[in-house]
Amino acid sequence: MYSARFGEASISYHHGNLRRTIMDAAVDAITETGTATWSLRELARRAGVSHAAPAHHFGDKAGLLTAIAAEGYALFADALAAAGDDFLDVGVAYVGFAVSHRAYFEVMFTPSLYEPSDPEVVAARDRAGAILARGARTVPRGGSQREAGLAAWSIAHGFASLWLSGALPPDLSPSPEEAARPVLRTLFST
Amino acid sequence: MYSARFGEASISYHHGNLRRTIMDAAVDAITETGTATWSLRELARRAGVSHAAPAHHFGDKAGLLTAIAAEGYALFADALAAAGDDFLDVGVAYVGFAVSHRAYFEVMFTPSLYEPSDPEVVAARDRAGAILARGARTVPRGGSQREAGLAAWSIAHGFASLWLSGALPPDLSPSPEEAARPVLRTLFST
DNA sequence: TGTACATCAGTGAACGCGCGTTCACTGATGTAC
DNA sequence: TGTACATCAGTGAACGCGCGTTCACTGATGTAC
Repeated sequence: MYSARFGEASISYHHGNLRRTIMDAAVDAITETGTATWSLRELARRAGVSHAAPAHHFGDKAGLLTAIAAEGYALFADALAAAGDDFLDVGVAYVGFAVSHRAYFEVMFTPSLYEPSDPEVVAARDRAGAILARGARTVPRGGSQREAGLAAWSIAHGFASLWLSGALPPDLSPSPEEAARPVLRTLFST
Repeated sequence: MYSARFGEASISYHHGNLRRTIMDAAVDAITETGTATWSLRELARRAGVSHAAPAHHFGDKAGLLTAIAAEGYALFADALAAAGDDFLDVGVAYVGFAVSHRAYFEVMFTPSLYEPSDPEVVAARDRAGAILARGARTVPRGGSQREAGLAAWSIAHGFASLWLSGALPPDLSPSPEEAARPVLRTLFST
């Protein structure tokens, strides 16, 4: 935006990037107070546009949350892929993503909020699932590969969820990744 | 209630058991549509009382959810205690409780919904935590006892959360307990 | 056993508020010629 | 380079609705005497 480039308040009638701005406002609102306690009108207020503007891009709340879920799964798959092939690293990245992107994470795993069969959501979610399954191959197993994969997923997801809900003891490492690593390592306790 | 004993609709001015009835209506509503999509007025409608009645007992939504969390943790502790001392059984009971009492479970682990420092909540939660920690002593450990305990908690909580969110593959056993057991057993894969 | 009274659970009308949705509009942008 | 026109993103007033809260009230119950 020309005006933005000079640090002025935007005076353009057309925002130019409203879709992105609304999504960011939604993520901020969800991070602050959860998935339920905001309205489209509040997001419009945060974004500095008229209250009817968000509907232009997303239709309704479910449409907006579907876009957030799709973007969240894509970011999630990127984060897991960047961690490598070893489950310890992938699991730590799983926890790290959940904590650093808690709004995306909470939306992603609350499919009643959005349209989980949306093609973009399905594609990104499948990509993340494949990376996770690949990492789980490094977990030693008593039973089947599938059970080892579910165990790896469960322990990473469980640690992340407990961390986000504030249920874990307060004297753990303040870094969720550091705190998670020795816990995840228990799966390898041969 | 005299009238209820004869199967008639209650015609008493005083309900007699409204606190219990409102809590049950809230649990039903949460089970059906989640923790956010209902109002006190809707619960009053479900319970067949005037819309101002719930406030008499709970003050507001947070007060009602605090009562639900406290009751939920008490039921949870009972369920874990009944499972015995072995982590496999306690973990399976953990998953079973989450699925059969999903409304309670979701409220309990979303402390932003209620008053987590409420004395009744704290007492019941501590009781559940102690039973879980006792069960975790049977988990073989490479690292510390504490890490083994967190791993046990994480894997049970993660499996339960993934089951509730519908994220797990559809061809698992339809019984969450049966599906969970071999996954939890991975922690023992020496 | 009967009467009077205090208590309090539940009622229902009223209020102001923020919500989603609709719709005729405004004005910026891109394209055809 | 200039003009005309189509497109469409965003506006803002208006609507009806369900919400939480308040408050004077009703009527059932329990207790004192």
